[in-house]
Formats: sequence, C-alpha cells, structure tokens
Amino acid sequence: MSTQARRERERAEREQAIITAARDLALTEGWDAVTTRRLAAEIEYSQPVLYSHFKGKDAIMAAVAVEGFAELATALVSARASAADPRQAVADVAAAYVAFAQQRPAIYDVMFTLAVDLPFASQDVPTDLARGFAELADAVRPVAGDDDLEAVAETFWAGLHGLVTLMRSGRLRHADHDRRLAVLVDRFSPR
Amino acid sequence: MSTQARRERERAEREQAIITAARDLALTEGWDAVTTRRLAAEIEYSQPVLYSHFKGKDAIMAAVAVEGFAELATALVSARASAADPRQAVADVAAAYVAFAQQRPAIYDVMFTLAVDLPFASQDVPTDLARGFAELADAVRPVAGDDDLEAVAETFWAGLHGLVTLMRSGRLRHADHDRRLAVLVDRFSPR
DNA sequence: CTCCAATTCCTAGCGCTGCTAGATATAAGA
DNA sequence: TCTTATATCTAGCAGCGCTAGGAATTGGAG
Repeated sequence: MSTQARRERERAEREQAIITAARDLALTEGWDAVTTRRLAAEIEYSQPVLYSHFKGKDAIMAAVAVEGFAELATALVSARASAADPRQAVADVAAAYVAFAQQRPAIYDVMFTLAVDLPFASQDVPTDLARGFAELADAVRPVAGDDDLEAVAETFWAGLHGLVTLMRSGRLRHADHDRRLAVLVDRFSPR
Repeated sequence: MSTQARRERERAEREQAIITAARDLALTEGWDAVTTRRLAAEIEYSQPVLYSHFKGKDAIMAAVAVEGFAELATALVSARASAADPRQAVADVAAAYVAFAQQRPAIYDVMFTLAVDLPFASQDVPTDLARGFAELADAVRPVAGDDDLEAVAETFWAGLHGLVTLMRSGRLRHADHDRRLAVLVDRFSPR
C-alpha cells in the first residue's frame, strides 16, 4: 500500500505548510493578520482542513513556537561555542538571545508572551527549551558560586527577557539598549 | 447654570464607572471577558455610550493601566520608605513590585504587556511611571558606581519584569521564585 | 406655555473573528 | 460495478469592536 504512505506524506507536508504559512504571515504582518481564513487561502484549502490538523488556532501558534524554540537553542549554542573566553561567552550568549528576539519579534512573542499553555504540554518544547536554557546556564556557571546554578541562570534569563519585552513595548528607549545589556552581562560575568 | 455642572459631574462619574467596571471585570474574569457589550451592561447604558467617553476599547484598557501606574508607584514608595537599611530597601522594593504583579496580574498585563502605545501618549502615565521608577532608581543608587544610574535601574526593573512575566506564563516554576528573586536582589544590592 | 433646536442616547447592523454541522465529492475495497 | 469509507467543501453560528441614523429627552426663545 504505497498510496497510503503517499497520503500520509502529503498530509505531513500540508501540516508543515500550515505552520510555515502562519510563521511567514506573523513575521511579515504580525499575528493579527494570521486568521484561519487567510491561512486556509494560503495553503489553498478550505478552513475546516486546518482543524483536521490542529485543535484550533492556538495549536497552530504553538507549533510555530515549537519551531522557534529549536531556532533559539541553535543560535545560543553557536554563540557560546564561538566565544573566546568565559566572560565573552556570557556577553555573546546574551547578544544572541536579544538578536533573536529583535529579528523575529513575532516568533519571540508566541514563544514567551502569547500562547500560554499549549507548547509546554507538547513533547518537543521542553527538549529545545532545555537545550537553549542549558547554554545560558553553562555561560553563567562560573559566576554561580554558592547560589543554585539553575536559579542564577533563570534570573539571568529573566533579565534578558525583561529587557527585550520592555524595550519592544516602548517602555525602554532603544538608544540605551547596549548600556543596559552591558549592565546585565556584567552582573552575571566572571571578573 | 448648575445643571450643566451637574451633567458634567455625572458624565465624569460615568466615565469612572466604565474604568472601574473594566478593571473589576479584568481582575475577576480576565481581559477576554471585558467586551464592550459586557461593559455597557455593567454601567447600564448602551454600547455607543462607551465611545462618547473613549476612542475605543484600547483607550478604556489604557485608562485602567493609568490607574495601575499610580497604584504601583504608591506601593513602591511605601516599600522603600519603611526599609531599615539600603540593602533591605532593594529587597523590599523588589518584593513590593513582584507582589503587585502577582496580586493584580490583569492590571500588570495591561500596564506592561498589552495596550502597547496608548498609555504613553497620555499625560498622567509618564508622571506615575516616573514616580515608581524613581523608587527603583533610588534603591539601586548605592550600587550604580561608575555605571549610569538610569541604565542600572532600568536593568534591575527588567529583571523584575522578566521574573514576573516568565513565571506567570508558566516558563518558571513557582517553587523557586524566592530563590531567583534573591539572586536578582543580591546582584543589585550594596554589600 | 409652546415651539423649536440641540443634545443625548439607543436600535440595528456591518464586517470581521474562530469554529463546526451537514452535504458533497473522491477514492478504496468487494 | 456497486458500496462503503474517507476527504473536503459550503454555509452558517455566535461572538467581537465599532458606527450610522433615528428616537427620545432636554434647554432656551418667543
């Protein structure tokens, strides 16, 4: 039965097409422009087809978020790998994190601000999220000292996340971004 | 013409009723439950009346946010005022900030996550936001050193904001919250 | 006191959203 | 070739933010 195999493959391709369409639309026009009708038009199928792949629009957004976690993790891994010394590693990882958020704001939003519950119920996310988090943790390991490494890394992460989100919502001026990032990095760098 | 004065007063009362209804509804049932139809029912007027007071739903949310900024500023002022020593001041201000966000999550959301543009165009917000921010800045002043005080304070703020939002969206476990907060406070405390 | 003008307010409706029931077309197996 | 099962679409629901146009109420002038 190779026809069945073909149909399953086509179905998987269509599912990926939905995710990609949602991602592209969100990146270019923002999540408000991502409606089920536009997604359906994009993949050249009718609306209900979306619901045979995903439980609802939230699940589609969650799937985009899952891809985002993998991307972010990869970016953090390569940032730390190419750092010259431990102190530079913290700065490079921080810069890579911020760059990811600024270059793909819609993806960052769906990963950390929108779509609260869904991704964390899935299988893939904890893996890729942990993969990215491990890079942050390894970078700040030298400075952890007596404190719990996990708590230090999470706090460092929160600092990055706060800088990114506050700046993106206009609460912090763009101009002083580098200075603030330097302050944060300094607080979590070995001397 | 005291009738005109009465009508203006009644109009102002109705405007406040709209804000209060939106705030209460958001606190008890979340912002998704705050629809123009429910707000209209709450104040016992028809929908279009809302639009004679506010440009749209976003403006109503912004008005709730404005009240929130005043509340937060007051909480931070009293937290720092009652602190025993400079080191405790940082911890107390941080605790007050987090407590505000955790006790009124819907208000915090509309202040810092939703309603991107609107509040910052108004007059009141910069005042109350600056009032709250000044408390954070004064608390971390002893630790600023060579760095720009504003940048240090903004980074400290970002750390608090990051902890609050990541925890609320389920990205950080509640259990270790105190430990993370201690790490952040320690990084911004005079020794 | 009456009439007119201005203001205030509501009814009804538009275009959009996410989502779904029921009908239709297509493909597979006997 | 006929029947059954699967895949897909058409059409529609209830809700959203928002608004045009008419009805009701109020204020001032004659």
